[in-house]
Amino acid sequence: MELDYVILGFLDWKELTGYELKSLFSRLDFLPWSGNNNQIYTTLVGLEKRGLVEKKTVPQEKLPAQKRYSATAEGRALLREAVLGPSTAPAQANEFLLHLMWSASLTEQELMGLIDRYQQGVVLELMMCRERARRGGEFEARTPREEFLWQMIGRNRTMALQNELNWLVQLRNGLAGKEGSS
Amino acid sequence: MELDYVILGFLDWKELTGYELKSLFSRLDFLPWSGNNNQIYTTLVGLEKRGLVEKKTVPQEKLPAQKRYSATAEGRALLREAVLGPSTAPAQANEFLLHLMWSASLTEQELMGLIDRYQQGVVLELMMCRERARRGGEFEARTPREEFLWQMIGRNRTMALQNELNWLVQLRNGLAGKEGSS
DNA sequence: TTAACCATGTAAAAAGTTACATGATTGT
DNA sequence: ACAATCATGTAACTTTTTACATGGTTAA
Repeated sequence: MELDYVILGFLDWKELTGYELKSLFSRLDFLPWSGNNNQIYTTLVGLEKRGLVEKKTVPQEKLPAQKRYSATAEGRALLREAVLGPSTAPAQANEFLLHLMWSASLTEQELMGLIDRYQQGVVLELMMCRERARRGGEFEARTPREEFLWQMIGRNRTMALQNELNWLVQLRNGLAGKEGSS
Repeated sequence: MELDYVILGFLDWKELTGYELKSLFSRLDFLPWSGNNNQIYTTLVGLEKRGLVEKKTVPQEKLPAQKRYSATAEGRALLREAVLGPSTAPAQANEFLLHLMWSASLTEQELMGLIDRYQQGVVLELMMCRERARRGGEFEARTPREEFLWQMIGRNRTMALQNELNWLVQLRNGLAGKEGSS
């Protein structure tokens, strides 16, 4: 139900093929989807059946024909409704917190190792985020407002990761205070 | 694969029934699972078959018999391995960002309404988080270190929500700067 | 009497992932 | 020769959710 709208949004933005959608998906980090073929191609067929997108088949000499999709007026109307409608609360799935939760049997060293590894991962991702932000839009926005919003969407992730690092500092400080040994 | 370990962790912490696990699940907000019966009861059966947990059936007069599960030594060993093992990167699923992404067709008022509603949701959840933290542990920790860690796990969510509010301020400021009208 | 809590479970459907299948082109 | 990019799709599987099924107790 939700993936439909994401794809619809992309197809309203730009005329795209399933293949292009797939690579766009992998670049958006606030999308929890893997962007697998099965979902993308079947969703496109479904959207077309419902009259929300239209297909233009572009034959190519040696490669299989491209099927370029774009949103119809009905599609755009439905997208608008969905965007105005309610969104579920932001959910985070943080496996590290689960590990931390059940880390009772770990030694101090093991616990520190766990935290170190997690922090390294967060730092790495933060760097990738910043790199992506620096390179800027492979996504060209249609209006200045949209451009700003898309920047802020990227910034949301960056700030979340930076916040996670701040939390890690507090975590370390607290642990060092508790059992300062070694 | 992952749910097994969460349940195993709970059953190492305390002897629990499926019903109790279900209500615990709903209280942990960094768990993306709904805590539905199907998963819980079938996982418990699976864990028992693998010898990772053991069952104690407690008959009751009028209610169906309780099946109280707890982790075995093998279960505890496996849990330890899992906790020490790698965890996937933290993922966030934020539907609001998707709405924002495709908000091109919205008027300024509509966009502001969207942001307002999201902010209200975040504020509400932040209050609930703080309330939960204030009431403290319905989860009694086994050691001082565990207690600190569990506090920090709660604090992770609180900080994330506070961070989201900070981001919203920047979002509003940016929008006000761009198209200051009305 | 209506709802919430206690307590177990199953069935069916939806959502999502991984791997397979084809096949040309371009760069290393 | 090998991998990556382009370009489509399908099959099998796993995961997760929703709804069903039963039935007693307690409080508004």
